[in-house]
Amino acid sequence: MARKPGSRADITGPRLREAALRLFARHGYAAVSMRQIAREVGVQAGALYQYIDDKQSLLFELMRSHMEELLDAWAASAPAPQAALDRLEQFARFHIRFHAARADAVFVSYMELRNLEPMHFEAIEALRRRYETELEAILRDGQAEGSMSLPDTKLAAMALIAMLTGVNTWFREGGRLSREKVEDIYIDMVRKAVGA
Amino acid sequence: MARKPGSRADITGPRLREAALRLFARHGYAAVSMRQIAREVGVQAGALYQYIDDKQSLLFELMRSHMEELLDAWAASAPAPQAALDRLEQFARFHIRFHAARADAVFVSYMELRNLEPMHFEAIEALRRRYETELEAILRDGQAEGSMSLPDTKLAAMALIAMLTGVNTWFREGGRLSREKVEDIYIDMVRKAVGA
DNA sequence: GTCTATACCACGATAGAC
DNA sequence: GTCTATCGTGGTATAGAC
Repeated sequence: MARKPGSRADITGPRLREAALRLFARHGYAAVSMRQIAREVGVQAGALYQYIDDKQSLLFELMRSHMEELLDAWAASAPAPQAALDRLEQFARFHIRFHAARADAVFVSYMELRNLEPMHFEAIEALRRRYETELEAILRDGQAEGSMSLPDTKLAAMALIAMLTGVNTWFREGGRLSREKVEDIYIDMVRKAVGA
Repeated sequence: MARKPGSRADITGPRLREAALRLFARHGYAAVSMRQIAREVGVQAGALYQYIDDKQSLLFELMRSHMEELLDAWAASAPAPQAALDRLEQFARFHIRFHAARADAVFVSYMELRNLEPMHFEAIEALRRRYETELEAILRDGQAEGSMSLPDTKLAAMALIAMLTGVNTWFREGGRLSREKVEDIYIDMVRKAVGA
């Protein structure tokens, strides 16, 4: 198992991103060194700078692509026009499912906000707000339809997202409950919480 | 404004803890250096080691004391035996209030879990579970009384705590809504979510 | 494209003077 | 109790050979 010289740009790039995401999630951005990442990838630290400008840009790119995948995925599963309560259920299922499948990216995108430079922070925040607005629109429609009863749609949107995202702190595939069952339980609480 | 030599053990200790908590919350444990903390306290880095064994113990002590204050404060506001729904409301108000008043400690105690050594991590986790169990007991009683209708009390406890703790990510004293108003809105959603 | 080697700096922690 | 000085380590990032 000697070292492997030569060109492998096509695989080193993705591997760098995967390793960085996993290590950042596990130990935190500030606690992970470029040398550690390089070791996981199987190259020397210096070689990483062929793929990134610096450590900060690496973090930002990981978070930005996560948020954009989230928005794209939600847009792709976009509900046909239908009752707000059905759209709410769709949103909740989508949220739990998408987030459960990317625990590392979710964790990093939430925990490392404070390690972003101001401009990068603003860019990520804008994407996060766009997602929040998607849920808020559903709640506002439900309110208008009369199918929901909410004291404050903005707070409700934040409260529900916090609740749904919380699943990630404890859910593990293969535990006491299947993901579908967890979804069912949360949807029951979500529907009740909005006064359905 | 020259430097101030001499003995000030009584104030340096608390100041160290305050500065560390604020800096850890703002930048993260791994990103904050002992020198930075010392600068805030107004002493040299070496002087800090009169008060702590090492950086890791400092983090652990901050988290441990936060969790114990949380449990003590809840025990002190312990409800007289009463209807589960009233106890739930009391818990929710207590939770929002206590957490809003200590945003830094809450943030650190949640975000820096991964930077604890295994034994320290286990100790903090045990305290966190004790708190969770307090809410779970209320929900179980509500279920038994018939005043609540929950598919899974354990999940419900985690979901509600995630929702309530989420207030901290956006709530700022002096914003659009007073803390009391926020409490009212959340309690409305909490009561509905448990099927009251 | 990746390597080795290294510049340069900051880290946590300690020793010993005051 | 705090200071200055320092040890040993490891950080990010770059230079230049292959």
